[in-house]
Amino acid sequence: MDAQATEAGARPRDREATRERILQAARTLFGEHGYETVTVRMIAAAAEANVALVGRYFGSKAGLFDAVLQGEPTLGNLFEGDAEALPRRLAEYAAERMRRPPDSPILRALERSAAHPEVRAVARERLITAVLNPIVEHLDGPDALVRARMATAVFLGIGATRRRLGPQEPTPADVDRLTAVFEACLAG
Amino acid sequence: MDAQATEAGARPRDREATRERILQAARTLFGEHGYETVTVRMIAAAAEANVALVGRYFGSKAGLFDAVLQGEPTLGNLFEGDAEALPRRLAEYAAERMRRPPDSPILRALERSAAHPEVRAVARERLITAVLNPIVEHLDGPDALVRARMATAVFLGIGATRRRLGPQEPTPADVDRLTAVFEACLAG
DNA sequence: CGGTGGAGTATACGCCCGTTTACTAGCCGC
DNA sequence: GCGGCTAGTAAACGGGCGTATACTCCACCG
Repeated sequence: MDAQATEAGARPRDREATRERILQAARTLFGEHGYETVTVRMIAAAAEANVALVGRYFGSKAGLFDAVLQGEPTLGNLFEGDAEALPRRLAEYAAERMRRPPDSPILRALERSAAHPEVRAVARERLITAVLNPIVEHLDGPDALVRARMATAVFLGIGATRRRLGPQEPTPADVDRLTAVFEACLAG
Repeated sequence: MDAQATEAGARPRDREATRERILQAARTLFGEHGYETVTVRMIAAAAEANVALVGRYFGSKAGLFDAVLQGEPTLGNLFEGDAEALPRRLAEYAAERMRRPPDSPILRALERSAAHPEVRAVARERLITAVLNPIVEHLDGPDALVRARMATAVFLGIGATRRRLGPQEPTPADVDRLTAVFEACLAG
């Protein structure tokens, strides 16, 4: 039932490696299924580690979730470059999100969020600092926040739709449409 | 803590009324907090009814959720009228969704969805029949489904953003922007 | 080679979930 | 007035959860 012990022996007792396996398993599972649905026993099983180690290394389930979120803080270089081409960069990124879930556990967590209040607070904070604020900084005008919020909504909606209706291969025309969408969102 | 028993006596034994109280409480709570977070004990308490009655009248928690979804099947007259003005009607509806949660528990459930697979299936079905398909029917062109899907994504995203960042009073300029967004989504 | 510290384990605890069962009590026809 | 149907109740059941504790066993050091 375990695929790791096939190497004709037990795994070496490596605290850091075990911790990393747990973290990685949590990253995947939390991102795919959300906070509440995933149990620490699932994570431990996926990481081929003991349940108690989750508590030992991360304090609690929420602590583990937090550690996952800490893992990959930025959205990449999406916001580098000139503001002119920002809508198209956003559109290309969003098109990629239509096609498949993001690698980043943060974005997945943000897309899915969770009903647990504590986790919601964390996800909210991340959404603001990692998505909304970077967009705002590229905008002028008094209602920059509202416009950035609308663009953020499109991001969230793309993820929500993919999760509910399955992935969708975007065509070049879709990227054009999405570019127009983001331009409409961000237009002063 | 109860406002009904103040009338110096017990409530009359009215099966239909009790059933309706439970249904109404479930409507509110499911819509506000999602499927998993809400417990049948919460619902029973809100309905001032016994927990066992939930099981008796609706079979199970999932059955109750299903009954809630059955309650309000349509999205209203959003899709009536000429296709020309559809983007603006969608925009006005979406603007309303920025401002406050929908009255319809269905849309709230669709916005929030749930991690439980059975509920997800129901929500997915509803999203398709109540939102996606009506939009598709108003579109021409080979990739009508993709375009409708994008508009659906905007809807979901608006709700997700409001839930995470709080309500936002839309300005007339926002409605214009949203109209442009939906036009961009639906453009052939 | 004996012992010691820490990685990993097995298991139990307390809690709350959805659900079920055995019961109580009010309304109806007779 | 009084059974009998039934709305409503109380309490428990089994299970899964997150967490805590006591333990085993291996590697390394003297």
